[in-house]
Amino acid sequence: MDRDDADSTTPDRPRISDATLRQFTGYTMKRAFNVVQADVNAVLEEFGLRMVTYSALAIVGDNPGLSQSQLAQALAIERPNLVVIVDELEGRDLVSRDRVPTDRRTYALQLTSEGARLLARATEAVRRHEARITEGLNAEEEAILVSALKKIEATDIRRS
Amino acid sequence: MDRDDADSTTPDRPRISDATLRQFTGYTMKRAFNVVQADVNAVLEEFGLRMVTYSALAIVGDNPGLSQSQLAQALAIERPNLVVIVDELEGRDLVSRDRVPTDRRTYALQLTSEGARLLARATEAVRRHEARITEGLNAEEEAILVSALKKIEATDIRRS
DNA sequence: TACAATAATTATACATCATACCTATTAAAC
DNA sequence: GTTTAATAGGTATGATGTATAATTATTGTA
Repeated sequence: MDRDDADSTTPDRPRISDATLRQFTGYTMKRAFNVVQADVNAVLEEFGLRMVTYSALAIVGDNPGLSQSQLAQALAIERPNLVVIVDELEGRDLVSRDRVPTDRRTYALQLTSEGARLLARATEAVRRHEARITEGLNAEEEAILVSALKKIEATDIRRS
Repeated sequence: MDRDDADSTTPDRPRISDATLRQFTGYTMKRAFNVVQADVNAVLEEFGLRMVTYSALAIVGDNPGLSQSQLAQALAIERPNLVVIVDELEGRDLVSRDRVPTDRRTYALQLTSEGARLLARATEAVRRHEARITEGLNAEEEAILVSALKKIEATDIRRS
């Protein structure tokens, strides 16, 4: 994946073609998303966060008091795997597990004040990352990009 | 009769909001790509292929005689991990490792006739999958989608 | 000839992700 | 009211994906 400026020192390196795959929008989506993912992970690393943990903070922030099951569904990850994520966030005092009086099985998740502060800072950094990533797009292109992606997302057959 | 759909049987299930994340195009990319990936994997499973193994076949088909290192780079995976993939494809007689007389370190990869046949059939199936996924988009939307994704891909900072 | 670099490989460690199973609590059935 | 089913959270575990270090064979270079 390194571009070839075919400088004189390098031996002949015939460009590898991905023509067959490039006919597929899905392939281009994957290539583009790989770039986004690498960049956003680098950004979040400065806050000690990964994509999942940042997303978890954002969802909890938008839905204070939600249960772990609801959070798992929103993040599209399995319940057992969510436990360790919440463990981590709780251990760092970013999220609190509060008992619910009406149903003592469930926890109500909430951001701590430190969690809210970290989320705000990280969100600002992600916004700058987004601006970098989409700097080549004008407003109309980005609007169509987003709406097209949403239409693709809506073709999902699964979903209980 | 009553307000909205809140039908009497279901307990109150307040919709979970992902408003904070939805401000990011990258998040919508991930959600859309998850749908694409699930669908294409289901399609490829019928051929005993995964996304990597299908992509490997396609790249080898487009670049007969390329080396494993070149293939690894094209697929953006590490060399050691590619070995087992080629092992698998070679074991199924879809790809051949041919020795190169001018450089006895490298293998020249090629599709076998069976590999070419399977690639052609799988590609047809993936094409049908793509049609399903993008059926809600008109030609202009899809063109802008692809060009926007390519611009995002081109913002990649890495690449030696 | 000695030394560095490359291609393929092996071994390994780690993160991710899914499944099966368990406890407690609640809701439903009888 | 007791039994039964369903749900929330959790533990343990296995499969898979992915990255790194080190090894062998070969090639290129000082």
